[in-house]
Amino acid sequence: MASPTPAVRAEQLLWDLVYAYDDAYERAALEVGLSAAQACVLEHLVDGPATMGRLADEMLCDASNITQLVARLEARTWVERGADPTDRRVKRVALTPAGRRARREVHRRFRLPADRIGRLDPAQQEQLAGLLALMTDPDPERV
Amino acid sequence: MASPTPAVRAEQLLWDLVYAYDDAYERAALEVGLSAAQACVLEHLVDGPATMGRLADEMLCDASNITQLVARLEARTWVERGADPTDRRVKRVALTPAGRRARREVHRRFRLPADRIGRLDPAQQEQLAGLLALMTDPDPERV
DNA sequence: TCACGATGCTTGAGTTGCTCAAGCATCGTG
DNA sequence: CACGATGCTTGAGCAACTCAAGCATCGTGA
Repeated sequence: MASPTPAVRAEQLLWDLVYAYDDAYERAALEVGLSAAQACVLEHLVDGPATMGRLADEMLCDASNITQLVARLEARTWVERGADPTDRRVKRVALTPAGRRARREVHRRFRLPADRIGRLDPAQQEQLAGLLALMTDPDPERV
Repeated sequence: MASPTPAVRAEQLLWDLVYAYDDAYERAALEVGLSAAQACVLEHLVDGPATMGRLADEMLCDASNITQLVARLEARTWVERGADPTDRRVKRVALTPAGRRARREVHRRFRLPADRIGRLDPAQQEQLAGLLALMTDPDPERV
């Protein structure tokens, strides 16, 4: 077989990596008693409380989905729903200490990225970060 | 704030990329009328038929899940379930022409990897493929 | 000021993806 | 040829999701 171009090889390798990444994340969450989606919510709250709407935007899903996700998280005391002082329609969702611990624990068990990146030497890590920055940076869509 | 190490930056960028990747794949599939899981099944059949059990292994899920997934795909004539000539317990699942077209169409719409990799020049693509190869290559687990 | 559209969230109904436990048919082997 | 192992399906049940409707609150223009 002809050897594929670097671009095609990179595409295949990226697919494999994403596959492994998703699986590892789900496993890590599961070990802590969370679903991947729930862990993802905790992740989005780590830098401070957020409104339901903001979570829905960030997680690219319907607001009603967040309602249920947060309800389940709240039932397990990983998250608290509070009122917004300036707008009574808005709910502010915040991590509880237990939620913070759970999220930390998911991170601790989610070894895959650190492991994989750790296989590279510092110069290669620098290279990778540079390449990913070029790739991740979204094209300017606005005028 | 102190600037994070390359490893930490790479980890963050990788997270973002995986997030975008998953979302883009699901969207691409949805546009063709498939769920991500269904598209994934078609993907696994592209190099030829597979048994239900093999699909379950590759997709890291229970066999009964594959039963239902394949049933839905079959109902829409994207795959066919045939008998194995040498073992009557085994079902061989194969893409139909329509299934092959659908899978192709998902790929056509799933622009993200090619787009992102396409932002790199050939030398960078080569670099990326090399780094990903180092990362993806699983540690030898067998003796 | 107050009616009314917009905004933020929830509820209810319905689908899919998934798991586990059980069950059925077939296979291979002692 | 009996019996455990293998391959798949069925049924029950949950989580994650979407859409449509509904409720409360907000902000604004007449």
